[in-house]
Amino acid sequence: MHILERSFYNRDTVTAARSLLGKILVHQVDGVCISGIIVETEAYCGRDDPASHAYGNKTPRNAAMFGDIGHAYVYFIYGNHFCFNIVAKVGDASAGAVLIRALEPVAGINQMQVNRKATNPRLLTNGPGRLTQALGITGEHNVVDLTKQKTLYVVDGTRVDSDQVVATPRIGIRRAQDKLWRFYIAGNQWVLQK
DNA sequence: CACCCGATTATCT
DNA sequence: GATAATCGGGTGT
Repeated sequence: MHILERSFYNRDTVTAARSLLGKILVHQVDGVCISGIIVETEAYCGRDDPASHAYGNKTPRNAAMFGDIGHAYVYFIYGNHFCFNIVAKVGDASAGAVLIRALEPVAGINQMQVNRKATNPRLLTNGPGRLTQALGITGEHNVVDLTKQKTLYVVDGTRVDSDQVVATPRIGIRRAQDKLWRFYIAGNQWVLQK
């Protein structure tokens, strides 16, 4: 298994969101490896996407979405939670990122339970705010390069056939409901059901 | 500087 | 299934 290189993220944001399913997100902290298979994602495009933070002007908060591909975009929401995104876009798009919404736990489940102060394995990583807490991802990781450093990165995982991928409207937003830019692996137990 | 509200979650009933 | 908690960014005055 090798770390996904930068060229992997050099594609249309929506395509990148589909392609990230089955990949493994890894965080090494204090010698402990915490990881999970990406099973649910959402694509947020730039100026053309009314639901995106990058709709409109570039601001200090959303700057990462306009930055280099293969970097993290982490933001704080609802006064409580961090959400983790990966910047991915083709050259001519000014902004775009993929929100990671759910993981299937692989390694470091013990540490996840400590980080989350929860024991039920089902509630560790099914949800964007839950998985960042489980992996110990915070605002400090905003704009971190996921292809260069060795503590937070993405590696190749299981192959996911396109007929296993389900597309739906994105969760928790009002605008652009007609865009089917939420993707998840069909039947996966860690996908948050509405 | 005040106001509004969100890419959510936990904790009730 | 309904709702409170919680707070920083964005916008307009």
